[in-house]
Amino acid sequence: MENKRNYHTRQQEAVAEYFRLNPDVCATADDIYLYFMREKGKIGKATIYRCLDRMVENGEVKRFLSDGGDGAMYQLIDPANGCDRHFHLKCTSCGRVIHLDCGFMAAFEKHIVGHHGFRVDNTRTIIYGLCETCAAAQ
Amino acid sequence: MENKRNYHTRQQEAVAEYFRLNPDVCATADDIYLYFMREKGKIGKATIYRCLDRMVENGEVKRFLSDGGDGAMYQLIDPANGCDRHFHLKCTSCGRVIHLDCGFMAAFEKHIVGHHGFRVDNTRTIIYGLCETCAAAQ
DNA sequence: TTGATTGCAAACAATTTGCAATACT
DNA sequence: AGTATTGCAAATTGTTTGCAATCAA
Repeated sequence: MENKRNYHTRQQEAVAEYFRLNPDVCATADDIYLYFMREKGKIGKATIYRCLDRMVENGEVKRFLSDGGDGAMYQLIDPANGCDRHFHLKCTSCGRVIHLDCGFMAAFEKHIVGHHGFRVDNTRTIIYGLCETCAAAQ
Repeated sequence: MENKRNYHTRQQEAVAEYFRLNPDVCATADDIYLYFMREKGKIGKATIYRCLDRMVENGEVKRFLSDGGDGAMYQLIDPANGCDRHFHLKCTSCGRVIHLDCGFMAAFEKHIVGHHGFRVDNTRTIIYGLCETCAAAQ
């Protein structure tokens, strides 16, 4: 079924590169646009959006919406790093993302599915709060 | 300080009423707009947004961004119901929200702050996944 | 009367879309 | 050659803002 060939382009490669270089960062389409303009030359914004759509569809990148309302954020789903399995904590103050790979989480998910019949999707879920540093700074 | 009087209007009352009638629903500004038009007559959209802003500011309502990108969602923070304390699970298929008031969650938060130094903010956090019904239907 | 709130229309910002030009294989 | 991808500009969509009219106190 669905057999659409996949052409390899300069633009796509650059977007992939951006994520490779910034595996922990939540980037906006604009961040990537600016990266391209700075390092690689000109690009159309629509192209960025289309690349990102493709990557989200392929499960390479996760798309979510920031609290701020400044638009969507994209982040690499690094399977080598277990990003498809673990939770992400995001600090609402400094924006840092913590990858939560921890046995307790498995218990957490098991509890939720067992007691509440709810199957957590951790590729979509982001837990907001304050990281240690920012909490201390307050 | 800050002593801005608060006038009571037909429009504000209707928005509050909407939330009172739908304490569990995540509504868009447009949902509320349509509710008003249907039940109460005409209203400007800007007014809806301004009412909602006010309520968010007062901590009566929570604002968050849906996955779909269809815009912001608003939901009553019902203190009588502990919505300021417990987690919310949202089904990505049917949109239903489950209020998770459960001892395990306290343990969860304690674990995260203890082992990962992260202070969870459950007024902002929404856990996505599939509810029992939708999971069964697949 | 005083100041907050409304409604409209215009302004905005992020994203999407149509389509002809271009690049990949 | 044949088709996916790009770039531009125009169109959409959700939200915000300026301002005069209106309404609550």
